[in-house]
Amino acid sequence: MQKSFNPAEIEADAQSYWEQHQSFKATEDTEREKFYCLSMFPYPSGKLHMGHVRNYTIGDVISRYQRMQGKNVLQPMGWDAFGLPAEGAAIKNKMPPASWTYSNIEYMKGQLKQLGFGYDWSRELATCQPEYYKWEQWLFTELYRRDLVYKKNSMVNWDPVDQTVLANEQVIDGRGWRSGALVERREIPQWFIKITDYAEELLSEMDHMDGWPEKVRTMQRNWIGKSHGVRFAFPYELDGKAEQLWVYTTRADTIMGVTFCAVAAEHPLAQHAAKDNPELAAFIDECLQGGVAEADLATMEKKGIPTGISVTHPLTGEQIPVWVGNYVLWGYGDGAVMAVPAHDERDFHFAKGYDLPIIQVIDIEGETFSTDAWQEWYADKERGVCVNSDKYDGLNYLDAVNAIASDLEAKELGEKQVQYRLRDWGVSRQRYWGAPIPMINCPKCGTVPVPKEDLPVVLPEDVEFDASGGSPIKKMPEWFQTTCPECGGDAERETDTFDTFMESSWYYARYTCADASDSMLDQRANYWLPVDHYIGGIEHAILHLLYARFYHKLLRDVGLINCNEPFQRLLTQGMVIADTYYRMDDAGHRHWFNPSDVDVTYDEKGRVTAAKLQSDGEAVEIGGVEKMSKSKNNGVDPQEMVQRYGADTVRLYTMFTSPPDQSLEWSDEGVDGAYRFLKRMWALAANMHDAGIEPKPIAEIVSSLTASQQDARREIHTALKQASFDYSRQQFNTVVSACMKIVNTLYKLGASDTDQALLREGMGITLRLLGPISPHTTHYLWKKLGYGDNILESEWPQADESALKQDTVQYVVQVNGKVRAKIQVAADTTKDAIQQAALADNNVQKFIGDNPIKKVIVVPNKLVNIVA
RNA sequence: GCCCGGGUGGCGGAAUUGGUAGACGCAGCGGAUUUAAAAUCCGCCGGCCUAACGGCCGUGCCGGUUCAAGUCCGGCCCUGGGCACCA
Repeated sequence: MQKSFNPAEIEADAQSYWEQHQSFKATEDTEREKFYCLSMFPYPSGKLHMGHVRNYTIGDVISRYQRMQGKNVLQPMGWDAFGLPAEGAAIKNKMPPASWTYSNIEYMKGQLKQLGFGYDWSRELATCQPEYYKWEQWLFTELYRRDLVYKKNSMVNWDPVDQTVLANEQVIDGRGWRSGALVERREIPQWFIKITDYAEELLSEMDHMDGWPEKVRTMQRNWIGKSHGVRFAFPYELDGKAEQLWVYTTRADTIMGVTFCAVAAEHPLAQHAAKDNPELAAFIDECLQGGVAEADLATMEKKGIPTGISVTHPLTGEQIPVWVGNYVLWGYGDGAVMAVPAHDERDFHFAKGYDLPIIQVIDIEGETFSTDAWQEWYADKERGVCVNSDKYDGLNYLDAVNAIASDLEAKELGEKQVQYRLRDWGVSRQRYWGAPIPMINCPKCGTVPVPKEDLPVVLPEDVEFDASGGSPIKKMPEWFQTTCPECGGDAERETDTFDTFMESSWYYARYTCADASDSMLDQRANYWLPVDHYIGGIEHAILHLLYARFYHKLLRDVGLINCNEPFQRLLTQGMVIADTYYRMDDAGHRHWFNPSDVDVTYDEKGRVTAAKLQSDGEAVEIGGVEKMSKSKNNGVDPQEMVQRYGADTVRLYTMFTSPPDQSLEWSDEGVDGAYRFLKRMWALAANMHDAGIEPKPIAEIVSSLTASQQDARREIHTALKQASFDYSRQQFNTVVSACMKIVNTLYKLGASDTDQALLREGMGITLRLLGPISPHTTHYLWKKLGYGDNILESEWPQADESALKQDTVQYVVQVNGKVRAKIQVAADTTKDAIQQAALADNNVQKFIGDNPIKKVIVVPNKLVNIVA
């Protein structure tokens, strides 16, 4: 057998073996326990990045592990092929988004194959294929019939120069990325799906979703944001007509402290007041500048202006001035709020800024209220009681809310209401590269959904982009002019396309029956679903995962599937990060250098002393560790790594360096270390092979092991036990370290028959433990060393409990919680005898001194703590 | 601004979930092999004090609970992710 480890050769061999034997083709088999393992599919951006490699390695490790546990595993792969970057590339490269996308897919598919991922490629799909998006178009029309879809006005970022809608990502510091013009908020009609109808189920179901990380569940709960409050009205008169200003509050107990109301710039009341108030009109215009992203809105300086209109407090009858505030969001609730500056931090600062009255209506015993500065306790609803509130004085939060709500209800000016922060899902995009929304606007019949037999509405792929970035189909009458399915008259198609989350919300289900041509899903979906294990980036914790859960319930309610949730278990992987290096130019701009072009030197303690650019030998600045990105030029190309070290090393490194849910710091030296381990294992195997010894089975020699051989075997089985446990909890870094420990132990064995038998046992264990992680090398060695034909079909190793037993046990002896001695006692020693032995130790006695012994704690097989 | 994470040696991380802090690896140092280098193998490797035995300190900071805290509780600091049109 070859002495040197040659990954390129054995990896190609293993891959063609899997291909020939169709090792990963999954077939429905009700006799076997199924396991559906899914990694989030990639956007075909051009080539794989390390984040993909990490994600897909985790998924492949889980798939192969489950398969070796005997499960019927499905692991598919596909392409999230619609999206904004393809349009940018189209303008830049003067090629249609479709051809750019398809060529990226082809290249990236080759990369995935080189990495040895065990996918069932027969189920591959790309979301830009009409056979795929046809079904979500159909579902949308179905939802329209079920009254789960509606159209309403909604805000977008408008670039006044390019005359186009911008994504939040395309708004940089309030300006359009291409034109540099100040962005405006503009309302346009858009399609929505009623996810809020499912808010309660989406929320309550999460209580049972034990397979999801608690942090993701918490994030989703907060996103849905269920709150109990009171919706009520301030009556007022406008032009002699009785009107009502409606607001929602979770703090009805503070209603007696309202000193003003604030409405959003878009609110009808504000619009009305601005008619003969140029200052207000100017302010409203100002409010409409800037993007729609919530982070921008929430960090803006809080500004306002009075409308000159007053409303009547529904309980006190007082006149309350109404302001327009830039911090009040139109589209949340009623776009208006009651302001209680004494007990709401935002209102407090606003009132201080504009010299509005602040009236304390909540008090906590022992605290002193003052209007000088905001104090956290002002908002404490748990401990506070009402003051300055007439008949409500002395009531606690709950009693006050109940009393106030029923008083408002009696006046027919309000009632208790449950509200959600969650908003309906806006699915319209004014872009080209997406699935057309299957709706037709007929001047006679209004909105008419495209009938099933006319689906799909195919997006034309051969198009040209102009520099403004506007959608080509909006300028293609030959495409959008059509006839009305109902009256047959002239009509126009909807030219907006779907949000790409529409495609990524159901692909997991389509994989189960990717070739179904008569329906969206067929019975196979009920065999494979739910996905047993879903793996993807933490950045998808809310939006994608919530939309997919919602979609799943829609699919269930139209009768296509019969389970409630799509993803049984979820693993959110951390980011891949790397060092950054830069030089500052005279203008103060940073120029970033790729880590592979920089040499780093260390002092004798191993600390970094300097970094120099290889090309000129001059120093560069060290910029810290950041997420791999183009802008910081700190990306490492997986392709290059696979060529240099082989896929197994790259996979091993990514699994070993961090636990899957934490960020992974790239280090070239660390990759060397992973490579070194595989070479070390290879060398050991080559020696075993060439020695040609056929040792006796371990069972025959286990009774004749020497003490040191017993120690070696215990180390091997302890590591095996730990690794099996770590597989079950998906901590793969310690699985790898267990393999390293075993190999280190095996290196210390000699040439005797018994040592060789141990070696054979240990190598067999290591190969199977490492099999899911570095599949090519282990596939080769398993066969070459004669363990079997196909490691994927082998039996998972079990730790031998008898090997773990020890004759003597080490106890740590503490005096007052500090370690003072270590004693060795026979395994069957009684508690009393252990205590005696601990007290007999000289150093222990020294620290007890003359103090009386108050207490002795003995933790079996661990420690003795003497309290003196 | 709001929501959710994370801070352990020079570095990545481990500590079987309250019981010996630093497994495994990287970097570094020393040795073997070599004419030499690479590769490989072996050893050392938190800080301070000590000739040694050993001692003191140490898991972002301050405080608490406990026989015992990296782990639990309260407060603070730093740092990463998400915020609905990036995917």
